[in-house]
Order: sequence, then structure tokens, then C-alpha cells
Amino acid sequence: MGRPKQFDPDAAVEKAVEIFWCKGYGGTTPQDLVDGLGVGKGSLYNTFTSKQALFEKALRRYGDRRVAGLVEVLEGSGPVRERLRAALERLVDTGLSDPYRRGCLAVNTAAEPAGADPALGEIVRSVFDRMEAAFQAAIEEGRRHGEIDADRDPREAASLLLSTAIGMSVVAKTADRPDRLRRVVDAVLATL
Amino acid sequence: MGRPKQFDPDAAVEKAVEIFWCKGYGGTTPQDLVDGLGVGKGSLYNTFTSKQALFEKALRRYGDRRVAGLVEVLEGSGPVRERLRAALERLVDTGLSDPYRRGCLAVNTAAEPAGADPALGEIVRSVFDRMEAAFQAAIEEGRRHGEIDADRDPREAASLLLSTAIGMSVVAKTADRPDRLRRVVDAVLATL
DNA sequence: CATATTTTGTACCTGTAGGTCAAGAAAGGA
DNA sequence: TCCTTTCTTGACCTACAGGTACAAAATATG
Repeated sequence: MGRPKQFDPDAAVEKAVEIFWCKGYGGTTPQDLVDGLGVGKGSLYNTFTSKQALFEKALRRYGDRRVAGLVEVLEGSGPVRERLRAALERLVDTGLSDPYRRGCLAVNTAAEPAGADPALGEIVRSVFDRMEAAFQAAIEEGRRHGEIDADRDPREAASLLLSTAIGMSVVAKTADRPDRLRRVVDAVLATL
Repeated sequence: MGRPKQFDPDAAVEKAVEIFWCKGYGGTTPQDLVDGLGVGKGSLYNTFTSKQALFEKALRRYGDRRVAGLVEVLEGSGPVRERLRAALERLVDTGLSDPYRRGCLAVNTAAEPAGADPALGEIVRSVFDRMEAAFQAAIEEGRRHGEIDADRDPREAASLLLSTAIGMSVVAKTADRPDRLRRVVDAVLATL
């Protein structure tokens, strides 16, 4: 009962992702949210309580999507090595083709002072953990299929892939010459 | 002639590095600077013009120092491979032992929206370029000495080391289990 | 239809960002 | 010694951050 909401909170979170992704947590103002979500300030705070609470929802949603995208590519068909290449190249391509150079919201948050907040840090950590686990699963599959050297420790390799992916997200933001990122992909795949 | 400054601008930049490193560019307020530098707001703006101008000085100084530290380790004595390990482990150790988990100021700036500013982006890019060049020089030396496989493309390997180092700076901020970073160092060195 | 409940728009609030300005203090030069 | 120049202090300014409060509007129930 009571008056029904005149907007879709779910869609609003979706829009919030874009705004926070562009401006960062600290750089986003209530006015940015009001303009971007198209809802009044009263509704905004009535629904989401605070800027941070909304950001937590947005970051979680972003992270889930990112992880799902990575898992989808890594669990695809074809040789594992090619799937790993596809996953990394997707990172590079989407990073470089983004006109706003937003990088990765999870990485940006980790680097921001906001990342020191326990709740936000935990969300970021969870994203990183799931990405690493996805890499590790792929590498183990490749090892079982004899595509990847059995000497290679999958945990080690997965940690390297995670760190590399994070580093590439940052490098992509500097709008550096694209060849640097292509080299990184080649280099890290050559090691497997 | 004229009244002499009552503070050392050079030392003030040094202190500014610490403040920006802790709070980020966007998160640092004029009041933070007044408190931290111990100079009045008038003197601050009279000497440094603006928050951004001071930050540029601070970021440049930080970057020069960081690059010099890396070069020093990489140009040291002993086998190249050990020097590379020492350089990466230093990154990990200083990153993990920092109680404030500040990561790397250049990386944090690249990830912040402020990194999109042309002047700041250029400083960050310069830091990354010089680090990559230092890695590349070390790898080439190792190759000449037969310590590193001649098949390995030094540019590729250097780009990988750079991306990995950047990624580790971010991961270190999440206060993740230290073993992840140790694994990354082992993994990336195993590839050379 | 009256009422209880929830949402919405608008006004309002306190604190601070990021500076600017004017007046006085501390030097060197004529 | 007076003048010019530069630095310093502190007051001041405008805009906006991040919310809160309230009255009006829209529903479900009895």
C-alpha cells in the first residue's frame, strides 16, 4: 500500500553504475545522481538512504556483471589458451574503445581513498577473488587437457593473470599507445 | 628583495606528496594542505597558485623518486634475474608494510578522474614509460649475459612487468592476503 | 469516502571547497 | 630613512556537498 514508486529502482542502480564509473565515488555529487537518474533528491534518499549505500549497490552490480562476462568467455568452447586470449583481448578492446577511458570501476574504487572503507573494500576484494578463481579454473582445465604445462602452478598463474588484468585496466586509462597492451597480452599468454 | 619566505617551498612539496598520497588529489582539501604543510592559506596560494599546480609538483617529485629507486635496484650488481626479483619484492614489501595502504600515487592518480586531466595524465604516462624502459634495459642486459632466454622479446617482457607492477600496487591496497602478491612475483619471474 | 501509508517535490540547512583580497610585516635599495 | 617589493595573516566570498524536513499527492484498506 502507499503511493507506488514512479521509477524503477533497479534501472536507477543501472544508471548509477554509469555515473559512478565516469566520475568515481568521491567525484560524484548528489546533483549528478539527480540529473543522471532522473529522480528527485527526496526520492533518491528515500529509496537508497545515502550516496554510499547506492554506490555499494552499483559497485556490486557492476562487479557481478564483469565477473559473469569473464566467466562466460573462459567457460566457452575451444582451446583454453584461446579462451584466455579472448578474455584478455576483450579487456583490452573494451578498455581502449571506451571514449571516456573509464577503466574498471572495481579497480578505480580500490585505488580511490574510498576503497579503504571496509564495506567497499570487501566488495572489491570479492570481485578480484572471483576473477582470479575463474582464471584458475580455466588454467586447471587447460592443464587437464594437456594444453598447459603441468609444471605451472595454477594458483600462481591465476594470480599473475589477475594482477595483469588490473594493471591493464589502469594503463588503458592513460590512453597509452595501444601496442603496449597488446604486448602485455602476448607476453602473459606466452608464459603459460 | 622583498620579504623572505618563512617556509621552505621544497620541503612543503615533500609534505604535500604525503598528503596527496593519503587522500588522493580529489580528496585533498585546502585545509588538509594548510594543516599538513604548516603554512597559511595565503602563502600556500601565493607560492603554488592552485591545488592542481601544487599537485603537479608533488606528483612529479614522487614519480622521479619512484623511478630513481627502481633504476637503482635494477642497475645494481649481481644476476639480472635477482635484481628483477629484488625490485618486485621491494614493491610488494613496501606496499604491504604501509599501514595506510596508499599504494602508488601515480597509479592512484591514473585511476582517479583527475587522471583524465591532460597535464596530470602526461606526468603519469612519463612515470610509466620510464619504469618500463628501466625494466626493458634490465632484460636486455640479462639477455646479453645469457641469463634470459634470447627468444623473449624485451619490449614484451618489460610491458608485462610494468602492467604487473601496476596491478600489484592496486592489489596491495585491498590488504589482500600477502601470499597473492608473492605468487605474482614468482609467477612473473618464472616467465623470464 | 475517510484514513493510514508511502512517495514526491521543494525548501532549507550546515559545513566546506577552493579561492581572493586588503592590510600589515619584513626585507633590500636610493 | 623612506620606498618598493614580496610575503603573511585573516577575513571574506560564492558555490555546492550531502542531506533533512515538510507538505502535498497517490495508493490500499475499511
